[in-house]
Amino acid sequence: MAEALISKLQHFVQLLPHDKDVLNSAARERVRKFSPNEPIILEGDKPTVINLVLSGWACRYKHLEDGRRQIVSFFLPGDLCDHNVFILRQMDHSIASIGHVSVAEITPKAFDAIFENHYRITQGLWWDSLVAMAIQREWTLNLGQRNAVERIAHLLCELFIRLRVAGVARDKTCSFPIRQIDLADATGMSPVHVNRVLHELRDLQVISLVNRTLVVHDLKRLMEIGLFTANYLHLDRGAPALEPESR
Amino acid sequence: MAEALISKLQHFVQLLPHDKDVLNSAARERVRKFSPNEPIILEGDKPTVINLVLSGWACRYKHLEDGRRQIVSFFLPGDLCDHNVFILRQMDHSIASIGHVSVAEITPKAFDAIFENHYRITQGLWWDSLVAMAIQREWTLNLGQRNAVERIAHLLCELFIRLRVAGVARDKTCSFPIRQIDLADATGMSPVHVNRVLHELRDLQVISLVNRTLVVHDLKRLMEIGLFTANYLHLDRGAPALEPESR
DNA sequence: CGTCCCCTTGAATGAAGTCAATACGCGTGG
DNA sequence: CCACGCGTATTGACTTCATTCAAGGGGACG
Repeated sequence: MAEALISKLQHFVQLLPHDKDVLNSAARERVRKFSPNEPIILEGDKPTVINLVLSGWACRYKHLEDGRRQIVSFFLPGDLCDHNVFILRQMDHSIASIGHVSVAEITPKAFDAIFENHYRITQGLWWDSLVAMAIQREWTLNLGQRNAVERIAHLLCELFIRLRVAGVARDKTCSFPIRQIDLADATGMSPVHVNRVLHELRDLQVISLVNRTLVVHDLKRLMEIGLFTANYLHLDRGAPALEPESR
Repeated sequence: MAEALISKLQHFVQLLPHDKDVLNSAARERVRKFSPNEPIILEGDKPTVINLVLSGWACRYKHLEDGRRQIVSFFLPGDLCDHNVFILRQMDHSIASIGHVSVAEITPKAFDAIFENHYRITQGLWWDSLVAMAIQREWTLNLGQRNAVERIAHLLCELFIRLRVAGVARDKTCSFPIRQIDLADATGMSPVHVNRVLHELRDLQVISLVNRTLVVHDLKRLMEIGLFTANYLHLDRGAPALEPESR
């Protein structure tokens, strides 16, 4: 059930079998499945549960009155919404599925129980939320300072490494369910220009992206192009996710 | 001491006199003063204390290898760094003073004591950290979708309202210690273009900005120009900060 | 009172957006 | 099994918003 979350947390804390059971059973309680492009929660709604992505991708986004849309973050397998959102009266952004997604709804009460009784998980969740904030800051940097090629390259690096951390990328390959329009909305570029930049990266033999599958042929080069450094992901324990896998 | 923080928190929770005493004495423990443009903490440092801005402004920023700089957030009076940063081995960004700033250093231990014993403050601090994340998302939207004029207008709205919430803006006027270069680094624009946009807003009689002092002549208009809605600041209880003050 | 930033303004350049037309691919239904 | 149709990807030509370069003026602070 919660393998991706467990895989991710283990980059920071060592979980015992019992901890994993706790997470798995919390994730089994209430599971919802979504088709591509369905709303999961909308701006203005009252938040009541914490969503955990079990498989597939989702995104947070905000709209401007005139229709412009910005994706402000991606939810990959193992990603959680803020575990204390329900303090707020209403959502200031929306969340929608990208491909097919399955999401576990975790109640505030279940979370409280974890915080009370499971120290290692709690530590892991704190770490996770700090990393989420660091990612949001890095996106600010990305949009503010990097040019189009750098921006796309950086985003691809980040997503690829996060997928590895979640244990859902094999070797140089990962599932990549988002369309170019989504990349455009996430990087603040026009879809046309996203297309051109992707071709540029393909021509350089750094990546290939066909059939909803991303292959990173040369991660080192991609990181250079995107001026990517992984420090903000805080993968401190030896950071296995950063080295090209041995097999 | 901690008036600004108290003023801010009271927009979400009702604090009792005792709560205020607790915050004031925590803020009195260790106070550091900085001159303009001094580093408060640098990327790579090990975080050990939580900084609370008592007066003046500071900013978080990140550098790219080639020197480009992005300000990812501003710290106004009453703003706190993440109260659990010290989980992380090292900072992924730097913080520096803008004008003259005084900062209280609060120890993790002092924070733990507050979380243990002071429910209302704890609620307020949770709310504050959720708002900080919402602001970071809004900046992502700002950089990704808004054009130059909208971007500057939006940022000015946000800062002005946050200053009111902190109780340090009077009527239409506030101290505004940042230079145009900082605005440029925060909005991802060139300093030259920031200058032009500011003039545009001055010519429209919406703001004036002289002598490190910002006057917002027409907040409503500025909000329209910046496509600004304050929902992400989650000022739910009547939101006095949003109405032009009666006096 | 002098010096150093910072602000200001104009002109030339450039990166990315817009517009528009065509091609592809996938799922549906005949 | 193949034809149709919609949404997505692709490509080229033109436009625009913002950057860069450059030079001059002003204000704050020691």
